[in-house]
Amino acid sequence: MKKKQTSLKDIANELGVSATLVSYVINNREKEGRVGKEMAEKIRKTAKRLNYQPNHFARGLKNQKSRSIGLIVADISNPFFANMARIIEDEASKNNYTVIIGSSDERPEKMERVLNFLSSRQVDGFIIVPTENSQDQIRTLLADKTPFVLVDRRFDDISCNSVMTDNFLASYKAVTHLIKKKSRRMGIVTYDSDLNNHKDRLKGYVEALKNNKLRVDQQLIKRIRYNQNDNDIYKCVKSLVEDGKVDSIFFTTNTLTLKGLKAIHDLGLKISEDIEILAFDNNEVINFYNYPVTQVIQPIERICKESIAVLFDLIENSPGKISNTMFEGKLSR
Amino acid sequence: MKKKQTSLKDIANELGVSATLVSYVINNREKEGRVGKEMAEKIRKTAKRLNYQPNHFARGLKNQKSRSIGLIVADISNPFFANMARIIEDEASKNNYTVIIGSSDERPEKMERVLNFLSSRQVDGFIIVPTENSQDQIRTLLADKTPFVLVDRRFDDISCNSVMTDNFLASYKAVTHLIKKKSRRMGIVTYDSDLNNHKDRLKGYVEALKNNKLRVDQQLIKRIRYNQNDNDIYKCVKSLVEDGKVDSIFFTTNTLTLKGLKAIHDLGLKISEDIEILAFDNNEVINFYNYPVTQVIQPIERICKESIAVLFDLIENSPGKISNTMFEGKLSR
DNA sequence: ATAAATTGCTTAAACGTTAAAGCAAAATTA
DNA sequence: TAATTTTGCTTTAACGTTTAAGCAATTTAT
Repeated sequence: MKKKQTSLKDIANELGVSATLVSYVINNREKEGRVGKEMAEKIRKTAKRLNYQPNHFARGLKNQKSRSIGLIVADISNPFFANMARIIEDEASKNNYTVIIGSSDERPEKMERVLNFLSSRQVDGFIIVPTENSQDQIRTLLADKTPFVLVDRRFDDISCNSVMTDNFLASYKAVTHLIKKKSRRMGIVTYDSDLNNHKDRLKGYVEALKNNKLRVDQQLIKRIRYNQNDNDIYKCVKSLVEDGKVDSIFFTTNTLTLKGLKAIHDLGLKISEDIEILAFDNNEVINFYNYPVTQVIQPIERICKESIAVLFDLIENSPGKISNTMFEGKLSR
Repeated sequence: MKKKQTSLKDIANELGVSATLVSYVINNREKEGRVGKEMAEKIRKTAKRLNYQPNHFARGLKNQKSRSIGLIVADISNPFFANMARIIEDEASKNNYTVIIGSSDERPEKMERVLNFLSSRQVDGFIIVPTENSQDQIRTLLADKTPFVLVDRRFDDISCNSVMTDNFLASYKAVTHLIKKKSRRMGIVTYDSDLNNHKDRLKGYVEALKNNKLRVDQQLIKRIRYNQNDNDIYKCVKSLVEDGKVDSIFFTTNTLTLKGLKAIHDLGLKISEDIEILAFDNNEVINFYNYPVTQVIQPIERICKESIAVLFDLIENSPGKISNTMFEGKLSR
């Protein structure tokens, strides 16, 4: 049998006082409780001696607050999200909050399941990387007045708190940079998705070309479905290089980059000599070979810290103000 | 204001019955509660209509069970552990358990902090990847009769539940395999650590050499400290290749492999032609280039599922039996 | 026909915490 | 000196759930 932890009452009995008094001291509210100085001291000592730990359930029940938040990402085993999780967890822990993570697998039904599961655990709020087509779930949260913040992605037609990279700007700047360098004909490989982060990256590409008086050739815009097979990407790259005669390719996500680089390698092309590569996000393979790839680095830490700050503010002060924060991405070279 | 969720009492009032009755039905214990068939039906309907969700705090307070477990890993942003987390989370969720993750950063004090933090959240038990020198923390858990399972690593001098790969056997088999293939002189790069998984991998190497009548040359055993700089590994590899004249190198962890491959690449060596590589665990770089590397693949899924099964058994039945499970690793080629 | 068992429900208490209300005794004010 | 305020505490109730105990009314057994 696991031994029972000490309760307020245990301390109270030990000192022959009421539990209320102990409660005030434990919560550092002795002023409010008008607890005598000596008594406060005694209580503190006894609490330490008996190794008192507040009972989280009793507190939660009484206060209707769990001091825990739900984090919903696409897949926690994906390094990008694992990184986010780490930062958010550390930040939460500093504020004595606990994080419970769930993976949506980019499927709205799964996201809903996870939301419900975490709600049933009485989390105080959510940080959510929303999946495509999860507008309904988000609207439900809004209707229920559940505190939450979207990260990494948002929906143009839903007004709610969000924090992310300015994908349009990052993309625009990166593409412009490459054009300035030398690229005259750039292809892009992106996801066939309604998610605004993907759309903005594409928009940035298109605008940058236009503003630099380059023709936007629909042939050079390759859209890949999620869960495509790797061969699709190989075909895209091959077609861009051979038929499209591009001198550079922009891969708009980490996964696309990884598979794209593989295709380029398999096609026997030399990066920088034969072709320039622009990549959203960093990955291990780029680092490993010091590939001369221009990367857009997202400020993950800032994003996570800001989103958690917004969420805590929502939970603790519940102001009606909606904030949509966008941070600038950085170019790696 | 977030709207209040419906309680047992709400349902009870709606039907003009007592909360007790509703409780029995909600928990599918109508037999025990001797609830009439029709009433049970009515209650179920009303519960559904009002979208009743049990209050987790009240339950926890009453039952002294949170249906949540703590998972302590070295670093959740490390893909190996992120993978584990994903599997454990899915498995836990199936059983209506919640997982709270903490990173120890391979430091015993940090591990203790995380343990305390999670304990204060009333988790029912732990799955722990223990850091080096955390024996005291583990002994405290034992003394407190806290349910827990160690994964990936254990301490030879502490008797407690554990689940991991049979590191000795996996290492022994892999090294033997390479010897059988052609390797006559194998170097090993491992961590300078007391953790039994590392020690066992080294033991496996030594035993395999001995049993194949090869000399164990201390010069060929390179021990790296945690948080070494990458240059150390480069030096080790270089020394093995140039002074040691090895024809193969065994990297005993994922990280070592990654840095080792880089060194080999930088030294201009061709894997398989100039040197054979044996690696514990898989990594993205190996996959990317289809490097002809012999890998020991750990059965992560089995390990995670077993550890969670053992933990649940401990929590729900608390049998005195201690189990130390080891699964066989697989060779990739 | 009567005692015993079963059915269908209720009441009360408890889990550990917090918050409001209350109550003497001591200190301050007029 | 008497009225008022402050100090240092206690009591009570509540959060939502579960469990033991209890109590009629009905059914079954003898």
